[in-house]
Amino acid sequence: MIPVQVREQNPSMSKRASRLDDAARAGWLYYVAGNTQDQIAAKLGVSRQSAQRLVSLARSEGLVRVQIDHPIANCLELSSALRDRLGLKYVDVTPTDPGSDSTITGVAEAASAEIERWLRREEAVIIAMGTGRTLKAAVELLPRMECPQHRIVSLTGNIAPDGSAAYYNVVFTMSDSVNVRSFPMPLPVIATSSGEREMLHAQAMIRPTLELAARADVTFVGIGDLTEDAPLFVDGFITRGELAALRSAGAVGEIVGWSYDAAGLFIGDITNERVASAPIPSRRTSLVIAAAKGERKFPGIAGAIRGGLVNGLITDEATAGHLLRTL
Amino acid sequence: MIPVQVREQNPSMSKRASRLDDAARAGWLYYVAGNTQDQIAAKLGVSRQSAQRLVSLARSEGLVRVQIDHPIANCLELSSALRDRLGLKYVDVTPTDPGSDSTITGVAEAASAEIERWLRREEAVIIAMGTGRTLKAAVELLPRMECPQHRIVSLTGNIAPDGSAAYYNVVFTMSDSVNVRSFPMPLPVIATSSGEREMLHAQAMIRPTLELAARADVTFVGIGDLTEDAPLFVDGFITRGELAALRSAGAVGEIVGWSYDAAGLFIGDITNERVASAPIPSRRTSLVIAAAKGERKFPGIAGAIRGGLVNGLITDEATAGHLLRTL
DNA sequence: TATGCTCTTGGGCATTTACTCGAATCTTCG
DNA sequence: CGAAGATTCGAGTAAATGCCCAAGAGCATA
Repeated sequence: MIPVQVREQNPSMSKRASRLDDAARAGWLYYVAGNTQDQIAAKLGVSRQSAQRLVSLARSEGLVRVQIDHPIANCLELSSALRDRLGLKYVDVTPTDPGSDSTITGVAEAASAEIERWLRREEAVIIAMGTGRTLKAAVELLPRMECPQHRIVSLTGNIAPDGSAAYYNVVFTMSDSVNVRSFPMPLPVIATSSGEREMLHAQAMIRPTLELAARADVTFVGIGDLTEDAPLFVDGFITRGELAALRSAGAVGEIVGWSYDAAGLFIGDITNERVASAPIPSRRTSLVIAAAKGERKFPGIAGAIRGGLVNGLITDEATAGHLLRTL
Repeated sequence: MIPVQVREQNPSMSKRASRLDDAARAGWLYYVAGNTQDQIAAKLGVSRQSAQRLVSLARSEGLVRVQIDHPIANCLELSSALRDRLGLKYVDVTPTDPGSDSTITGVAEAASAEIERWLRREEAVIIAMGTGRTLKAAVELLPRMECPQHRIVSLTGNIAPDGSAAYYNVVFTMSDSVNVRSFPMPLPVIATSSGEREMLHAQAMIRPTLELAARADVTFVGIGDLTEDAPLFVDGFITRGELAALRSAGAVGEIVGWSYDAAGLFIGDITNERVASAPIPSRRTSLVIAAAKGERKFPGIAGAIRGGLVNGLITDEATAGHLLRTL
């Protein structure tokens, strides 16, 4: 037996990093080499419980990446049906986890994988990012990577109504793990008036970012529902009254703040005039991929597709089946 | 709770495929969605034991791909030291699993990942493949993928001494999962005489393959030891007497059949004259990556590096440490 | 149709893993 | 230097997983 490797504490190495290091090692021994946690404990010279904690930490920190390498037949059928029937350019359908009510599991992983594929490209591309919980989760799943050749541009402002950083703006999250040139939008998400919106957009620092967004090669957006718990309302971007007004005007969903009805037409005169986001990049020149699933979002997803607001979709089996039945 | 999805048996779907399908689904629910096997059993409508079998099948069939997304510090240090001190162009060091005597765990995964990276390239490349247990395992870990733009060429013949297909020739294994143009070598691995070797290589069908090999962009080879249990001998390519003669002539390792000594110089006059393999592609024009680890192979790996037979290396921590101490 | 063979199924049980809780240790700040 | 607070540790235990075995189903052949 090879002697246990002594892992000296390099003083320059922060404790946290060294712990993650051990976690990575434990995770490797567990998931790749197939050791039991007892064996890992012996090899790393810690207690079994500590080994368990390291393995668990490796998972929760996202050090362990698992993907299933098999075209699950039903998902494939659904995605090609969606592609053909609805004229979408890109569709990915992940298995549904029946009984789990998570609105992101699966879709986040698939979106992350697709973002990663774009980032891995050697030729420079412009990637525009929307906002929302799903995208946030997807971006957090990205591995550490170097891709200085690309540019990431945010479609939405990053200032919440209370002046803090908008939590679900994903460009900064992305910078945590991916080294890429990023172009956030130092704006509020929703301006106080359409006049203010115009003024903000006219700023010298904002113009180039807006122009960059318009030239995006690929765009990832989430779709927000406009039910009672609409994220726009929950996060404080619109008032309860505005939500009610939008709903009675027929709004069924929103993309980067823009609300639209079941036909995918934008709702006038309530909040859309004040949304400070960049326009959704042209579906003729950009692949605009929506990542969304779940019953609450059915109308929003369907509307976005009907109106041609997006030309790509990442969703789950159940949602895909619903879309095929209703569209 | 969403009702359990009924998975009807499409008659056109083979039983085996449908089973793998379920395995993939179970694997997804387990590893990605984080279900317990009990929950999976309920959701798929099978017993818990069956669910366990499906999950286990998903792993053993290689449907589940796990990778650790963390630069383990020690491995990184070792690999950059190897790169700098030994002038190698590509080095990857994986964690050692102390106590496990597997000669491939870790290295196979890393080699597989690097092969995959080359296959994912959009521009067409020529990949030359050597032979051996490590490479075989690496190729078996490759996911299903489509890359008709590339060409894979075997450096070694695919006919064993008894006339059967040489088991550790990897080009056919690769075709199982990767759709790529492949160029095997319909030759014995070792000819009966140097004259026969010349005759075989002069064949019209062989020449283009040899020329293709010489133009490889990247080459993956294993390194065989020449201990008592040398793979060349165990697999019946050379006799016990020849092995003994090679050893007394100072041979410490072999690459695609060519034996060399501790300085990396080929051994003359014993078996090398009859090896029907293509030459190792030029290290000036091709990245020649050896995938090997383990105490038995220490001399062979060191010799190959000393002699410049390879300019890339995939190995483990323990071997990397040894190389740094002895070279 | 009967027979023998193989493959699959589910129960039981040993092993392995996850979680809880009190004790110990380390940090931080006065 | 010392105490409060936070974190980590290990023991114990509940839960989950992996494996073996006998029984049953499916299948080919006589």
